[in-house]
Amino acid sequence: MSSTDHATRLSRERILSAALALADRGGLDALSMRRLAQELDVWPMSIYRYFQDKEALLDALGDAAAERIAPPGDRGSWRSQLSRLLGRARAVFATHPAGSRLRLRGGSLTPAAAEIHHAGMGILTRAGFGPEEAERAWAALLSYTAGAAALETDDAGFEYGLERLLDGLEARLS
Amino acid sequence: MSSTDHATRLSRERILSAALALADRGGLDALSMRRLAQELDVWPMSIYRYFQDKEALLDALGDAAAERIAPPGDRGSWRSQLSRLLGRARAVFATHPAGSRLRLRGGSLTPAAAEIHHAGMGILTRAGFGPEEAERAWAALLSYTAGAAALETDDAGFEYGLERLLDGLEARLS
DNA sequence: ACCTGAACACCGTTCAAGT
DNA sequence: ACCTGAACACCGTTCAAGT
Repeated sequence: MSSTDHATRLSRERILSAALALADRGGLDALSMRRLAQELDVWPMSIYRYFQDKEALLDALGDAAAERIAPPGDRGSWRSQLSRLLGRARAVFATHPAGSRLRLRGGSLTPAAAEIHHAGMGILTRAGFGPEEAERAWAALLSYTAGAAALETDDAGFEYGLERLLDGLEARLS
Repeated sequence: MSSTDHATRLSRERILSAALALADRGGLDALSMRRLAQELDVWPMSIYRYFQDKEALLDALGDAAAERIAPPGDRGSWRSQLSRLLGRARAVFATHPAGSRLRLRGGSLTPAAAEIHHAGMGILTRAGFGPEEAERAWAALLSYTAGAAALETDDAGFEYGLERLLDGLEARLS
C-alpha cells in the first residue's frame, strides 16, 4: 500500500534519502556504495546511473545540508540577522551527517549555497559595507563559523567570538 | 654507506617519515597501511607493532604538524605576536599533509599542541585578559584560523578577518 | 544497445598455523 | 612465546559477456 515498496523505481531522491539515513547512523564513514545499494535492494552499479561516482554523491549530500540553513528574514538589526543566519549554519555544520561536505564559498556554489551567500551579502550591504568589503566580511564570518563547528566550540564560546568579530566589523562602518 | 639502507630497523620515526612522504604526494587519501608497508619494504602487520591502528598513526602525523608551528617570540605588540602565531598555524593547517588532522584544542593535547596553546594564552593574558576570557578569545582566534584554512581564504582575506577579530577583542580591554 | 554481475585492484585488520 | 602471512570482510569501479 506504500508508494515506497520494493518495486519503487530508483531515483536521485531515493538514493540521497537512503544515504542520509545511512550516514545518520555511523557517520559519513559508514556510507559505502555497496552498503547503500544493499539498503536500497539494488546492485551496486545501479547507483552509478544517477551519480557519476561516490564524490558526486557526497557533493549532493553537502547540498542537501545547505538546504537546511534557512535565511534569517528582515527582523532585527544586521547583527542579529547575521547571528541567526550563522547560528543556523553552525548547527548544520555540526549536526548534519554531511555537514563536513558543506561548501558555502568557492567558484561553483549550488543553488542552496548561493542563496545563503546572497542572504549574507544582502545583510552586510544593507548594513553599509561596500560590495568588496562585504565579501571579505562574509568570508571572515563564514571562516569563523566553520572553524567553531569543526573545533566543537560550545554555544557560549561560539557567541563570544562571533560578537567580537561583529564588534570589529561594526567599527569599520563609522 | 647510508644509515637508512634496507636493513635499518623499523621505528616510529621511520614509519612517520615514510607516511609523510606518501601523503606529500597524493594527499592523505593516498596513505594506506599496505602502501606504506610496501614503501618501507616490510609486511603490513609490522607497522602494527609501532601503532595500534591507522587512527593512531594519523594522530601521530597530526602531532608532527603541530611541531611545525613555532611560537612567535616576545617581539612586537600582543596583536602582532598573535598574528605571527596564527599565520604560522594557518600555513601548517593549509599546507602540511596532515594539517586536517591537527588538533590544537580539546581534552588531551599532545606536547607540541599544548605548547601552541600555552603560547597563545600567554600572549592574551599578558595583553590583559583574565584566564577565563583569554581561553574564550583563544578558542575564537583558533576557530577563525582553522576555518580560514579549510575555506582556502587567501592571505589578504585571512588578515582582514583576523584584524577585525583582534579589533573586537582589543575593545574588551578598555 | 543495454543491462548485468563477475572481476579487478585495492582496503584495514584478525588469527590460525608454523617455528 | 613469537613471528608470519594467509585469510577475512570489506572497498570503489571497470568491463567482458550475455541478452
